[in-house]
Amino acid sequence: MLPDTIEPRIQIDRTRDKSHGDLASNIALTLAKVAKKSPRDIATAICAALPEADFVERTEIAGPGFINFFLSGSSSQAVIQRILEQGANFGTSDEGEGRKVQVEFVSANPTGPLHVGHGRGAAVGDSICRLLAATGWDVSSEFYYNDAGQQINNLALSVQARCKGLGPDDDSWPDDGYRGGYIQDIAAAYLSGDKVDSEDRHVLASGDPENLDDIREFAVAFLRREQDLDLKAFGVDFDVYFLESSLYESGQVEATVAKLVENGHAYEHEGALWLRSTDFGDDKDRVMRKTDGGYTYFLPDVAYHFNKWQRGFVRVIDEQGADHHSTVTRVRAGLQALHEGIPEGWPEYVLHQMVTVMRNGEEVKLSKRAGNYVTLRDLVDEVGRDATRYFLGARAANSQLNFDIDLALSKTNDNPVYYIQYAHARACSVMRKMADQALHWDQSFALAQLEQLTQESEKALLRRLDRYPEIVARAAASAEPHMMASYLRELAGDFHSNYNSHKILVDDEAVRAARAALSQAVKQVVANGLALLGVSAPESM
RNA sequence: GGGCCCAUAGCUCAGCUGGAUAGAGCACCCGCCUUCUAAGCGGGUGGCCGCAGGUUCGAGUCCUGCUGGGCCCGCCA
Repeated sequence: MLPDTIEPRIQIDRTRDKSHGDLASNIALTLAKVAKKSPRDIATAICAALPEADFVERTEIAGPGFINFFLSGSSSQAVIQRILEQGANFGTSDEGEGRKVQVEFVSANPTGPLHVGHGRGAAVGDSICRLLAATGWDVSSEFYYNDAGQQINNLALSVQARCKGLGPDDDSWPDDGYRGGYIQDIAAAYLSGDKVDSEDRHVLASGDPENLDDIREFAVAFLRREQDLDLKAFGVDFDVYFLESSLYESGQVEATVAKLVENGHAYEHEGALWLRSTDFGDDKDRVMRKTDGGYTYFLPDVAYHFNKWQRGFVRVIDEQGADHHSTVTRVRAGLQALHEGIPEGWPEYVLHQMVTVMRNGEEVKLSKRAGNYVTLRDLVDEVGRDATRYFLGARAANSQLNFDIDLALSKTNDNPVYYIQYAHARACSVMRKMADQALHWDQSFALAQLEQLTQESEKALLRRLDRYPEIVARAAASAEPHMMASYLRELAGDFHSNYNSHKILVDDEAVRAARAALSQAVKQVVANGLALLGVSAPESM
């Protein structure tokens, strides 16, 4: 029937519509042209030649020539046993084979409180870490910041001005000073000799308004602590805090320049040192060393990423705001110019677009503490950690995000966070009720009753549960945690729907056990999925 | 002017790597609590998937060109 020279690529996919069975193959359609037969004839021949299998109940030819496979009841019910046995590990895999991956995110400089954009980066970046860990990667999370540049100097000058009683509207206020109310807080703490502990530094204020170095050190520690507190309240922490200044102290910046010059990719022009980044796909060459002898930010960026490479990360993901997208080509070009065998697409970037915060249909722009932007703390304080994490993590990163405060605060089914958490709480509630009524619960007995799950809404739930490991794998591979949020919304929908149509605690012991087992499986998967998003799974609401 | 991202129901968004009649929530209309939490469920109204070409047996999905919106284009980070 077919020329024996061809080697067809056999493709079997999940179906989108349950009337098409569980799995479907388009093989007959792809072979139709070369076989010079109609797709339906080919499909018929293939079906006739298929061996019998326990897990396939029947096959069907449909539409233009799809072969649909209907799996047997027992094979689809088996997922419950896998879930209950594997528990919190259900859905994990060893895809990463223990390889080292680094995820860098937030990386805010210590010049002010974290804003909503940092929150989005934190939600997305942290979920990526959790997804990678769940798929067998050896994950290291990292926060990179500059504690020594001109911005930090401006910060110190601003705090000093506040120490001397000046305000942002005074004539002698520093030109590029920070005007937010938090500067006043730092000044007050500094003057009263406070001690500050952050994740990566500890400083006691001298209280001397004339000592700019002391002020600088204190202000950085103070703001680092603020950021740590905000991130902690958000459920996010880091394995490594990396200082830009360390790249200078260790000579890595100098070494990087020397390497680029040695490799012939640098040239002097008008008193500055340039990298010929156009050799590596950039649209123009970039200055590395300014005429004043200082380096542009881009050079430490290259040195920093080379440092990551030397630390042995086969995969690095940088999560940043999309306003930094121009660094992507630049950093990769610099790394290529080092001739160190770094792959062209290394590191990977996940760039998130802007966040707009909405209240009563209007954009919110101001914060009392920070001045001209909405802080992460404002949001977490108002709508809570779970809702904030969910909303900031539930959208594809490369789409702009509307954060609707009214929706996040809503405690109805409008709000997907509560909707999903409620599914978990309901499942817990059923088990509590079971105990209250002194009904017998025996997991192994229940697992032997699964053939009782014959309702359409139960089968839909089984199909949904079966997909979970695949969702974890794909979300991790593409670094797109929002896929998990969508999945959980759908799973919760299937659960609530089934819950309303079929009572779990019925008199029939076998049916009751089977339904309770299904409910327990849903509870487990909801908990696992929410954990990957950094959202809690409450036992009651 | 150049680069990156986006465009799907009135609104907010999914769409599983090219498959079969395009999905969900909100909003609007109609129903469901003496029964495991109504923070829930069922039904209905509502779409030239921005526009125009192209590739393919097949395109919301891939390619090209437009249009509209966001971000970025410094010897700032």
